[in-house]
Amino acid sequence: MSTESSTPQNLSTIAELSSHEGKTVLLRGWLYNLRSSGKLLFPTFRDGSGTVQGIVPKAAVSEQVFETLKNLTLESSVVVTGRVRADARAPSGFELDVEGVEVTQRIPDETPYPIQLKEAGVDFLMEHRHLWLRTPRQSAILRVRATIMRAAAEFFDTNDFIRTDPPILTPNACEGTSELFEMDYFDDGKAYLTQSGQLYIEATALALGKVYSFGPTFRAEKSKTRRHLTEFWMIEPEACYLDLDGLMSLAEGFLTHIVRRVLEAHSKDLKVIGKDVTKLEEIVAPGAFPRLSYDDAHQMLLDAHAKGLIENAHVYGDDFGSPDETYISNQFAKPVMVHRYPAEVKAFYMQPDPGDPTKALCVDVLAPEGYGEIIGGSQRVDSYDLLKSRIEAHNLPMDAFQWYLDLRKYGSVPHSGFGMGIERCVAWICGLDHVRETIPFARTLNRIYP
RNA sequence: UCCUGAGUAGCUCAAUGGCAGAGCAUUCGGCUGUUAACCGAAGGGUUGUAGGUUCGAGUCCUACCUCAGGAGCCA
Repeated sequence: MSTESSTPQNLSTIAELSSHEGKTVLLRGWLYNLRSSGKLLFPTFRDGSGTVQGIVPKAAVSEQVFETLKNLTLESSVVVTGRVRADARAPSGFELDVEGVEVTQRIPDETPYPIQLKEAGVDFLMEHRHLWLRTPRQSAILRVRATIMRAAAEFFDTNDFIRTDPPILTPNACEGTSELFEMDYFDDGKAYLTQSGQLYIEATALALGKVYSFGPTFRAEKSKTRRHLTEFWMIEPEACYLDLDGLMSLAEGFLTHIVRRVLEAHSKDLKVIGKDVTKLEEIVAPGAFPRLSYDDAHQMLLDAHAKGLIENAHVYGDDFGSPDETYISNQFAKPVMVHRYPAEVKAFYMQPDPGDPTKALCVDVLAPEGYGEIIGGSQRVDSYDLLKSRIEAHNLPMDAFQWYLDLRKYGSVPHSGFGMGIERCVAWICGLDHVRETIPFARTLNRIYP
């Protein structure tokens, strides 16, 4: 094995090959697949940016190069030189006439690469996630994820939100609902991994005006579905003097920006992933996201039940179940914003609707195509007395919330914020069956290896 | 926590209660345009674990383990 400190002049990535047509380039990659036809080899190389097929006629190269490639094992690392040639037979439009090859590491015959190109089961792939990442589809998903994360941060950065990341180790539950991961914290008793940075960014919002946080969050819920991870990334904006309508407009602009950025940069990746791009183009097409009150959504579900389209009749006052959310979102091409849920089924910190105090000024954004809730947000209670009585009513430890109450004691203002789970957003935009493919190493109920 | 389903070769899966099989992968051989190439050959098994029924269990019964999908809860 050798390393090169200087960058060779003709170094290229596979993604950039089209700009080097007719020239000899140097690729650093891995052997992705190898086919042969007697004295003609077809090695396919990958380098993280894409794949390209090499052509190796026995008569055109040295015997050493031909024999090396003929006996090379899959996923061995190689440095290849070759001439870029346009060819209509190639899926990408280009092929590489191989001239030379240097094997960085040859995988021994006795220990072949465990993942084959053919189908494999979920259990096997997740056990080999560290290698599964090398497949074109998984690489494409991670590239789209990176763009979504960049676009999400960029949206708030360019709209004058200050990034203020909250602590990951917290002394108590923020909402008192979800199960938390617990750990010992020296002699101070227990600490918990954060399930949301919301309460903390309310504090930084009152310091800086408009803020956001972006980081990992943890939920020890025993949820075992295609939408749940125990560790996931959340981006949360919080802004002073922002009301519920303003919050919904913010969420709409935010999602539109993300989808636009993905469409700009990833048509090739989306094709590899198998996502129907026209569905995304509808998101950025002119027209507002539909806004649906809880009451209207309830009526929609009753109508659907009457027509036999959903199994269970929705009970007024209850939260929506997963099948309910799927039905609602399927009625629209764009994400739908359901607002003003009954206060009783929502968190203690949500501001009551002045027009109907039994309702909370909150919004859930449901992604299209049945991907469910990707954003949850609300206007926050800004009255000290009301917040205190809510904490009492929810049987939450008053001591732990003293600092949070201080935010209402000293210069309280109306303010709102939401949180978006990055993995659900990636799953929706890429059209994936499960969020486990949206993050390099998914943490789920039954799996913490590798 | 509850409901449902699945565990057989390295991987994906077959096998009416009656000889343990195929494709891919691996190894060897063939092929100058293959696109998860193709053709020929070889090696490869404690059928998740423990018990039970039976002349006979991969198959039926019981318990347990593991994984998956869903419900609830959530982003």
